[in-house]
Amino acid sequence: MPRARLTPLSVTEAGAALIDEIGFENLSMGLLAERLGVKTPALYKHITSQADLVHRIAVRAMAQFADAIRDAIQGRAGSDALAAGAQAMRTYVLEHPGQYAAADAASSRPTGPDDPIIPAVERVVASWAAMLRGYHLDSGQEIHALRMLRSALHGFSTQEAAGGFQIDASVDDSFTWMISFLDRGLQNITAQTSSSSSLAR
Amino acid sequence: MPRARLTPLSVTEAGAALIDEIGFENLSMGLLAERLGVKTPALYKHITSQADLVHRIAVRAMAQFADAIRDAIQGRAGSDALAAGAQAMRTYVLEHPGQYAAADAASSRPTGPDDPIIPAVERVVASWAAMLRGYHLDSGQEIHALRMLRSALHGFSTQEAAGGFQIDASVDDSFTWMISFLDRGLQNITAQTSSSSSLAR
DNA sequence: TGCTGTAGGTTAAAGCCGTTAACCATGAAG
DNA sequence: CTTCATGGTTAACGGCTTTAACCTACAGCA
Repeated sequence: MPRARLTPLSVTEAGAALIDEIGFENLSMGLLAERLGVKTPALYKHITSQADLVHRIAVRAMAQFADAIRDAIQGRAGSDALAAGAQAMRTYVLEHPGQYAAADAASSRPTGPDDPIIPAVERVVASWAAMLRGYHLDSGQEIHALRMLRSALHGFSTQEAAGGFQIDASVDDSFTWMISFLDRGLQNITAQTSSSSSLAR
Repeated sequence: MPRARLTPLSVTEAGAALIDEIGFENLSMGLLAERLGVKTPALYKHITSQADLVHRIAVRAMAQFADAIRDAIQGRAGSDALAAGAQAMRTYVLEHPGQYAAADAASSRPTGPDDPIIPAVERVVASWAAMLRGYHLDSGQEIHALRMLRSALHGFSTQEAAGGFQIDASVDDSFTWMISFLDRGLQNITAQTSSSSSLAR
């Protein structure tokens, strides 16, 4: 009987593919084992537990998510960077709902100070921060704008992925409308601040 | 041995309290039974399954959530209504994270066309729509604004409840900043539309 | 080439779920 | 006082994660 030649990585990758297909909460060791042509206990030669598996999926997902956003923002600035980054996030969540759910859950409860998800999350935040720098907000408002952006994009993407937008109006239109709304607002902050500071001189 | 005098309602209420304490995904029949001073199978005399229990919790939660938002918006208009409604939502999610998660999950997948969660969701949407009417958006933009609002508030509240805002900047400040950002943006849309329409005359 | 040790599979089994069946006690109605 | 349905109980089943015990493929070395 030939061997399956599994590795921690191949198990994680298969798990990632599976979790997107069947949903975060439906992932089971039995299904994954079956998918890999192996009996359930074989998985424990490569991962220590289901929690470990989900965490590995989450770390890998957050890293790829960070890459996607960095790549989208790369070479763009201002409104273009916002639109591209936002669209990249939305696309990632829609294409990888299970992985995103895993990454999201893991990111708020790291396993420790050396959890590899932490640098991955920081890369995401750094990309958003770099994008926001194009709007020249003053330092006190940066954090607020960042949190608003994450909230709006996370909220929109997850609700869309969950089928939460049921009225028959184009979800694409709503998304681009939201992005341009946020863009206009961010530009106005800049305008107000710079005009009021020039008045103060 | 005296009886526990359970009812579907009392079981649902105890489940609602428990789900907020231990989290949506950690709810178990055994824990709930223990909390009620009863053996697990006794619960099945009042509810048909765990899925049924969660659904009852979700329906009740969505109804209370709808009440909270209606009451907050009641008697206010424009920016005041937005701020009050948004704060009511945030408070509800923070105080009832498990119930909100249940309600959110159930709302996107109703059990059928007569699922009682549907009117409850509609009441929430109606409240937001009534609030937005104060900004006099034209009908095409209403849906987009509504979706944006739900996204931003849902995203912010759930991330805060999950402990997702870890940088030490006041989350309260970020929330009020976001609300006033949204308020300003909504007012500007009105201003632009009415000025351009008056120009068109 | 043949031997051997270990990595990577297997089967068996324990423990915790949700759920159902069979049974029994409470306490309200006649 | 008797009855009997309601609302509890214990027992048991199947599915899940996980561990233990076992076995076999196959890489490295004589």
